[in-house]
Amino acid sequence: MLTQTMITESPRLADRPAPGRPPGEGRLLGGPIDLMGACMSFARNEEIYGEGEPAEYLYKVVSGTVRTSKILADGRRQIGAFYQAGDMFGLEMGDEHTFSAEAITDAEVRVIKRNAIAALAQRDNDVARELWTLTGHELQRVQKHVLLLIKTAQERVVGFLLEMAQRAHGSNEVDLPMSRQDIADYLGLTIETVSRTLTHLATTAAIELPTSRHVVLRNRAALTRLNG
Amino acid sequence: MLTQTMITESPRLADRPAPGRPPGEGRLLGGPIDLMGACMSFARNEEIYGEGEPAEYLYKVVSGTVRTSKILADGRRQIGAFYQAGDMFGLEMGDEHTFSAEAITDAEVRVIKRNAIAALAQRDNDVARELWTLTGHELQRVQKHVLLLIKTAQERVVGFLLEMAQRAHGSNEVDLPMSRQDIADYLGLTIETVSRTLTHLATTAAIELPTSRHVVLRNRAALTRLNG
DNA sequence: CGACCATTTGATATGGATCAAGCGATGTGG
DNA sequence: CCACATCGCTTGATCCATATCAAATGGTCG
Repeated sequence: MLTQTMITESPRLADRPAPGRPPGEGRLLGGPIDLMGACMSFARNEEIYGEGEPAEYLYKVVSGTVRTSKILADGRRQIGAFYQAGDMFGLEMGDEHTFSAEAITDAEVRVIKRNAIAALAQRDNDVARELWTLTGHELQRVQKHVLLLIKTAQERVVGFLLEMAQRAHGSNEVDLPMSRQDIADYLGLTIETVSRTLTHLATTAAIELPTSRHVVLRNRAALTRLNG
Repeated sequence: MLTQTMITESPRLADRPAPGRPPGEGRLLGGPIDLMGACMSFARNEEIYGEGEPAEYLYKVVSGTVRTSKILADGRRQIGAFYQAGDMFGLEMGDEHTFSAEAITDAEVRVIKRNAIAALAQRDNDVARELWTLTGHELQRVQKHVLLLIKTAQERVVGFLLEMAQRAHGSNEVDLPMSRQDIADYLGLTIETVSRTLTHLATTAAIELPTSRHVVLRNRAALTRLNG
């Protein structure tokens, strides 16, 4: 129960050239919060914020994929979630980030000052409601994550694939922007187990693996069954 | 990865004599929501609401302990949380309960109509904020739960004990109102593993087990270390 | 082409599940 | 009030899923 990722890199940031004005604006319908903030770019593997840093901003993915993660005392890493275009992340109840966030691919992220939102929510019920809804969705997501973590390795991997497919508007063609290590740390498994399980699913024709980062779901019925 | 609790009993309820007026009122300081609702009593093992039922109420534990749980397709049970005096539960984003709730011990629960709160929150920012805060705390709780579930059996059990101790205002004397099966289903372990781990902790003098439902934390330092 | 990194594959070890008793409390009926 | 059934918990023996250790393969970038 050790090893997993022992951290590789993570370019320091936070102090960076001031963010410019919103380029890719208005993506994904949403409330007033969608109209706020500036857009920033992050390179693959760049840290967006670190665990324990003051949570000054709220973030929305414009393009690319972001992961949140936490390094445990003994070096194990747990991934909290993967965020893709349209997803918001970084909202905290306290004033510190309890996870860190890194760009998995090159990514554009809209960055919104927390106290700006707080001020707005004070006066505007819709904004307040939007924040609550966001928190509620996160809660549901994490609850599903708990249900994944009590299952067998195969069920976890299948659950993950179905989750990714669902996000890709239900398509059977799923792109995996994250590494096997990321998947493993999300599912509480080792990289080897993830790899073997995928290979096995391919062998049994439930999925196809044209490349290691691209999955085709071939037999939904079988996958749904394997999902437990 | 099967067995675990196959459900035992669960007296139907919902349709019950109309709840009376609040007897034990005003426990635990809180916002406006604390002043609302009627008090109901539930017997040990009685169901408070079922998975999939319309979420018409919000609940607050006055006395006793409540668990929320979910039965998976194959019969496995996952416990979402244990709630004790002062804790609120049953708040849902959708309009159905995603878990069921049962009284672990005889319990008194304050029951507040959801649409009453919703109406209030519409006008009163403090109420709205209180709902958001509640959701946020649940989120933090579930996130901690995820971190528990990726650990070893011993770490999970120790983490659970420390969590229970913390709730008992940090005392070293911890009462466990729930069965070994409940603990196992909360931690994603079997009853045997929970039992063995507790025995082992007692053997190594980290804890004492005067009775199976009462634990004394003897060596916090050791426990904290074992917590990972 | 060669170095590096991600992924796969293979061999072995092990933590926790499973199967199976045993034991101590609690409660019930005789 | 005691005998017995029941229930929750513990303990023991064995098995198996997944981790661990190790190496080969393949893809990418200089």
